[in-house]
Amino acid sequence: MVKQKLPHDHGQDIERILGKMPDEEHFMEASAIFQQLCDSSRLRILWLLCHCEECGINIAAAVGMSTAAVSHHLKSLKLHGLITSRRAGKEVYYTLADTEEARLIHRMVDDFFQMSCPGKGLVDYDER
Amino acid sequence: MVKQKLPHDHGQDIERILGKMPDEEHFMEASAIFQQLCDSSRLRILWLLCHCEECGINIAAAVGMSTAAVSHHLKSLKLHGLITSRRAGKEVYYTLADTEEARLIHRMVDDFFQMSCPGKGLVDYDER
DNA sequence: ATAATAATCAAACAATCATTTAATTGTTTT
DNA sequence: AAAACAATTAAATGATTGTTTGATTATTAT
Repeated sequence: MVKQKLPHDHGQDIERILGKMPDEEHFMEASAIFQQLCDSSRLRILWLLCHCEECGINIAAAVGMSTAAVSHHLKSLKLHGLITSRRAGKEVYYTLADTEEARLIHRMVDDFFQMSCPGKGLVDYDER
Repeated sequence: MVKQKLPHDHGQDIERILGKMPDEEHFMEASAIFQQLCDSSRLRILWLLCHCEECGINIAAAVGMSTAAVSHHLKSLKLHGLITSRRAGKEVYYTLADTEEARLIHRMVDDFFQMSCPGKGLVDYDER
C-alpha cells in the first residue's frame, strides 16, 4: 500500500512485504472481530455458545451476570455475525453462527485455551 | 465453575460443558491478548512485525502514523510479550517475539486474512 | 561540546465501552 | 384481562483507550 521509500533502508525486502500487506479496510474488519473477543465477559459468553445453544437467563446464570449486561453482549456478538438467535416461546436461544468466520473464531479460541490451560477449554465432541 | 443448577433445564448436557469451561483467570489472559489485536493500527504494526524486523521510524512511515503513537503501541505489544526489541545505535529494532504464544497469534492473524482477503496477507516464506 | 536523529514519556483530550438501573416489549400462564 | 416470566432498551455512569502535543532521554555525527 505504502509505495514511497521508507526513511531508512536496512537492506531488507520490505517493499515486497508491504505489497503483501492487507488493505486498511481488511485490517478494520479483522480488528472489529478481535474486538468481540477482547472483553473477558463477552469471551466467556461466546465460548459457551461455541459449545451449546442456550437461552438468555441460563447464559446470564452461567457467567454470573445480569440479563441486561448479557443482552448487551449478545446483541453485539449477533451484530458482528458471530452468533444467531431463535425465539421459542418466552425464551430466545443463542448459539454460534453457522459461518466460516464463526468457526474460525471458535478454532482460534480453542487453540488459545489449549495452549494456556491444556485440559480445560476443549469440549469432547468438538469437531476438529 | 458454576455448580448450582441453572434457572432452566433444557435437557442439554450443560453441566458437563460448564465443567470444561476455562477459569475466569484464563479468560482474562486470553481477552488481554485479543485486546492487542482489536485496534486496526496496532494490528497493522503487529502484522508488519510478523514478517520483518524494523526500526521505529520505518514502522511509523509504513503505517502512516506519528512516532509517538507508534511507540505507544510498541510498548503495549512488548508489555504483553508479543514483540521484542533490540537497540542498534540510534535505532531500536522490533520484531515478533520468539514464543509459542506469539507464533499462535501470527498464525491466527494469517488465517483470518487468508479467509477475508485471500491472496493478500500471506508473505511467501511464511513458515506454516 | 553542539547539533541532529531516534525513541520515549507525560499530560491532556475526545471517544469508546461495559455495566447498572429502571422502564418497556413480547410471550405464556392463570 | 391480569400476572408472571424472558428479553430488550434507554439513559447514565465510571473507566479505559488511542492519539496529539510538547518535552525529555539516548545515541551518533559534526
